[in-house]
Amino acid sequence: MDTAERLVESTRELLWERGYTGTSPKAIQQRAGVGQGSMYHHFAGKPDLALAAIRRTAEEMRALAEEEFSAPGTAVDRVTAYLLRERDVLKGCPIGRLTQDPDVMGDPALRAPVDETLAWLRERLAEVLAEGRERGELNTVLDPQAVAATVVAVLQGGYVLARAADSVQPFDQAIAGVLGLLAAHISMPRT
Amino acid sequence: MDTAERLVESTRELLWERGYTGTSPKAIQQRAGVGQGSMYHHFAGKPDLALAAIRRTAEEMRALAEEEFSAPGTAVDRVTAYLLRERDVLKGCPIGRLTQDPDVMGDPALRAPVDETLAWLRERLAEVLAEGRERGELNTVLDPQAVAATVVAVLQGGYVLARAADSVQPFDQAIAGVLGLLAAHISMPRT
DNA sequence: GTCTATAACGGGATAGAC
DNA sequence: GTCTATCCCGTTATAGAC
Repeated sequence: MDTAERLVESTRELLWERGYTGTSPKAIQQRAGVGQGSMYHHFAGKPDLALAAIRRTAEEMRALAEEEFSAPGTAVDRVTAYLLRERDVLKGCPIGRLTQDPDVMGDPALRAPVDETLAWLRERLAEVLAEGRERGELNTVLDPQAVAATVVAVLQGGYVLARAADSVQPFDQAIAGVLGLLAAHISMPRT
Repeated sequence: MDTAERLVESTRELLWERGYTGTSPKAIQQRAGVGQGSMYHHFAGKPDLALAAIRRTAEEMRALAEEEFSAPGTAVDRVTAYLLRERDVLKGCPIGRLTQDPDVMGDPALRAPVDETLAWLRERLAEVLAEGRERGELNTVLDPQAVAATVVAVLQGGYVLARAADSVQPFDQAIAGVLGLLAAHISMPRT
């Protein structure tokens, strides 16, 4: 892994652990094992590095989610698989957490990938749910967009509860709860 | 409002807007219109002031929530009223956001009120839902604790989505979604 | 490309005068 | 109780040597 690469990876980790405001260029350099001058040779500064890091994290997140969304199975199966996927719950969502950082949300360039990733997630989930509804797998009274927002919110909020409790339990309960609520709306698909 | 009071209020605002790491003693003093020495006379330092601020915010949050939980009406009515209560959505939850601050979560004293408040919220909601289940208002297949966690998570996650989008729409959708999912589980209470 | 100064600035707090 | 001065350190770079 070359220097620029190591810098981006260190930045990704630190943004996840400590957020943008809590992450200093010095900390990035130390974790990457890269000198001061070297960092400023490859990147214009902290915002530039953060942008590269956030973009990569966003891309990775979409790719991982799309794996579940485009898998075989019914719509509900795929949404369920996405909800039950293994996650680093206590670390939270590396994209969602940036939402709390005023310096990120105040910079249009840094904000864009955060906004787009979460919007894409909701859209994509809504598509999957709409597909399930068309196929008769899902109660037609449900609004796919609303349920999609709920699903993403349960995950994001589940992270918050888990971090507060320093336990995965409330996260798991929140997931179990929404799956339980969803169950009554599932029907056998017309084959 | 006296000096100590103004300091606490300013701290509460800044913690909400910028988080713990993003809030400096100087910023607190300026917003409160209080001098350096004055602040250190009334409080031992930043953590001490933050503790007072967080405790007050936590107390306020519980009091507001309890208003809805102990109101008249069915269990589902009260949970619905809580979910639909007017909120400063784009500012997010002043307690939930602290969850993302490693300096807060790393300090047991600062962390405690965050943990306790969110735990209390889930417990209290679970009690209301359990009551509704006993009265036959709610499908018995639902686990009150799980649904309670889901409800709190939808709110916390809804804030995240709203802040990312800089719009209340995804928040409102997430709430609408969970209410829609809940609807199928409601039955007429045995009177 | 990477290194070591250097620097302007803010964070977080202490000291002592008033 | 409040004010000003002072302090040390970390942040976020820039400059120029190697």
